[in-house]
Amino acid sequence: MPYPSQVNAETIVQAAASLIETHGADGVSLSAVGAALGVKAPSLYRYFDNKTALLRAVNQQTAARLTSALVEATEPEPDPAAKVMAMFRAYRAFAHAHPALYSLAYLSGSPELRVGEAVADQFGAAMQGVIAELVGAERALPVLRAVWALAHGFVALELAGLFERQGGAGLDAAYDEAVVLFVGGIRLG
Amino acid sequence: MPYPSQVNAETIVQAAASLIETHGADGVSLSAVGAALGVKAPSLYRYFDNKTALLRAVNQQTAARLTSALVEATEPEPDPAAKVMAMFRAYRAFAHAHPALYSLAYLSGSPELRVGEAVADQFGAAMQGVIAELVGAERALPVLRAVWALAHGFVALELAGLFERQGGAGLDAAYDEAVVLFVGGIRLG
DNA sequence: GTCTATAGAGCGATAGAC
DNA sequence: GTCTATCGCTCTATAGAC
Repeated sequence: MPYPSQVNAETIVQAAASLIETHGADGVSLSAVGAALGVKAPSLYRYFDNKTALLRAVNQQTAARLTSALVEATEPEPDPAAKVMAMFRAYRAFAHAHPALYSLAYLSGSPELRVGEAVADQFGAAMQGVIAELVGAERALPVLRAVWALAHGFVALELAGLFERQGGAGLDAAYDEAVVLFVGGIRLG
Repeated sequence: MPYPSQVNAETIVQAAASLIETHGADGVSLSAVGAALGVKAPSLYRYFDNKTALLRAVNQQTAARLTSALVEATEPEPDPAAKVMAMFRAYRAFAHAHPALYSLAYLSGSPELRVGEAVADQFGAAMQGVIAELVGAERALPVLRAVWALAHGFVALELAGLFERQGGAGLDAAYDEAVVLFVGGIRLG
């Protein structure tokens, strides 16, 4: 952390994100973020109006990262069913890789941290195309919601530790199995 | 709030639960809970070691309430498929009726608030029987997980407001549709 | 069994010097 | 652009009087 401290909005978001990943969302105070950058808390107010604005920016970044991870995962796959399967896997992989960031963006119901466009539109637009290839454009929206619900629900219960009591092992297989069950249902409908 | 204040563990849990329902989980301080009972914060320490213990008790109650709501909903239904459908609907109805309590118990990943037996075992045992009637005992566990994931995921995304951007209307129908898709998949498997 | 008083800590945010 | 200093607030938890 050298002297011309080179602090800007981007590095602050980055530092906050790292802190959230390592110490959880509750461990993020402005002074902690500042300390990670070699700077005191009040300095951050030059770049963000308040803490909420900073966390919103973090969520925006998380949503963008998740979306591009999904796009990257689905793109190389040849057929629609494989794309959907790849999307499911990439979704869970992202949540496992960044559980605290994922939770902050998608699990906290707090309205002030919500970033509508980034979280829902961006994500929805990218994925709806993939779904439409499988089930047709007119059924894409409800199926997208169902797909999202299944993936999010599985991951959220996992992260909350609620699957552990029934034997935590074999969750990878259980996830794939749930997806296969579901994709079977989709094709029927 | 009469004078022989009649405070005990049960009334404290009750007051905390009400407070959570009306003001959200963050609005629960010990002094607020005390105030709701006509008592000061330090008095509560006669009944709970600390705040965490109180919240754990609240979660335990929430889990018990959810479980019995599901049992009550499924019992009158005649065939297995109808039972599962009723279970799905009751699950969502409970989360809608008590969103903040539901979130605290099932959405917060906080390990210290976890009540393993009550949340997972109690719930799992009650529901696994219903599922087993539909798909057989040996497939009951993975299917239960998938069912739970779908219901929880849909409800969680709803509560987080993430479905609103795509048109919040019609979520009742969307949920039923997702369930039907899924139950179709279950029967195939 | 409930109270007052208080310790002790952490936080977000602002004012103003440099 | 970053600092020091500080305000003001909230909260958990304890000690000890009543």
